[in-house]
Amino acid sequence: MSRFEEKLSSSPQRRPTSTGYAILGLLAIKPWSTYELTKQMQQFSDIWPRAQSNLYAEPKRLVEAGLASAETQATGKRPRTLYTITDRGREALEQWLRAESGPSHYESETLLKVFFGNYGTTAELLANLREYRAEAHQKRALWAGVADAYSDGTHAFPQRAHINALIFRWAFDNATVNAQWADWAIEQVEHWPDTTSPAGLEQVLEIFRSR
Amino acid sequence: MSRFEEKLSSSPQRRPTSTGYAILGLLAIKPWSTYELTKQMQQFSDIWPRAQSNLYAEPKRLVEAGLASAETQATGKRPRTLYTITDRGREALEQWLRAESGPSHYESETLLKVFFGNYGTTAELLANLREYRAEAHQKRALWAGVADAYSDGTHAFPQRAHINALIFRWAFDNATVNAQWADWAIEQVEHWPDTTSPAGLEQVLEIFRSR
DNA sequence: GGACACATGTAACGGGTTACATGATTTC
DNA sequence: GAAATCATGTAACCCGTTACATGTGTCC
Repeated sequence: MSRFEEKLSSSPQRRPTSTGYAILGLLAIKPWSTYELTKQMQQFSDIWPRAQSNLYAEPKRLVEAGLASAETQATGKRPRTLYTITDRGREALEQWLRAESGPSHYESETLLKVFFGNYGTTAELLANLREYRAEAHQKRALWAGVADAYSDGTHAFPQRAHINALIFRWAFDNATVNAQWADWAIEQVEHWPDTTSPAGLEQVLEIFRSR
Repeated sequence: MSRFEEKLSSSPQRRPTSTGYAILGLLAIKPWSTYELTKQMQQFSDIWPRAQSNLYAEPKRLVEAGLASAETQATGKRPRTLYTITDRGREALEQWLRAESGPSHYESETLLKVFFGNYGTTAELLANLREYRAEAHQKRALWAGVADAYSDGTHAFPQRAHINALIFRWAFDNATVNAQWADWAIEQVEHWPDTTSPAGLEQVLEIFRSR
């Protein structure tokens, strides 16, 4: 394709991002409005978190790529856009499942502060560890709610129970170890005289050995 | 400050990002060249991962904010920049440790594919779970190496042993549960007739109940 | 002296963020 | 009928990414 044609073409035909495929996956369940999509994305915000506003741009790209179609409706004088997956969209989704994945990422400003905790007081370090523990407990509670919904049959997607059970197990176990780790770390730091030296070198080496 | 002065001022005086503070934390240990900084960032890439190229822009912003100073040196005809933390930089770092943190984030394209695994075959789902397991094992091996370095006294930062032990414990435990989870999930899926239905509803509910 | 890894950067682009805006619906 | 909440979107900005470029030691 010549440079000239490239300029004229309205679709640069870029492959969707993982966020695009995430939305495509939701559309494979049923058609949604953008607002509903933002709600549904929260279902798996622990493994693919995205800001709400980004989810208005992404479906438009899917439509441009022919993987979804948009239908403009109206509630009063307010317009809304309902998105539906196309056949090509389903194909693309299935192909994506077979493709190589990018690496997983974790990032935590709180843990970063723990890593540089030696530049502050033990009180500050403990505060950060407690914050981390609180975060973990919140996640646990959230997923316990999901488990309850499935247990008493009130979850919106019973046909996805087996899949969601896998993800639930992952999220809940992770939150649990993080909470336990924070408890352990707090216990450790409480025995430190200050942040630049441990209670004892031997104990530290023991940590590295036990695994 | 008036709009006029803002325009004239060369420094829009934006607060550093967390990445900026991460670099500031490294500079608190000792001065580094940018290339060395990119190497050191790998130390905590599990809790704050950033691409190498971004780490060339960030120190410049620190200098502009007066938190670090830059010294241009030369190796042959190649220039290199050595960064040093300033007193104001140390203050900023300590203040950051006391400040509120943003939420932690995890994202995994592989787990996202597991979440939408019902749109593919069990073979594909298993492949993704194995990929996830492999990632976890790799992390475990990597951190085991760090632990070994501390055990035999060859680690570059012995004075940070107690802090690094905390982070090690976190990373290693997380990698371990993720590997165990993947084993468990593979075992589960191997008993499924297909990806749209589990081996038995009762077993699925049991997963949600056990916690 | 060619190959190859190490060291040091720049350019361009876009996905994702925060912030803002405002129409509908429910609550009391 | 005021307030709060739900629903639907736009605008602007920038951090982080991928891709590229090139100098410098080292190995054989």
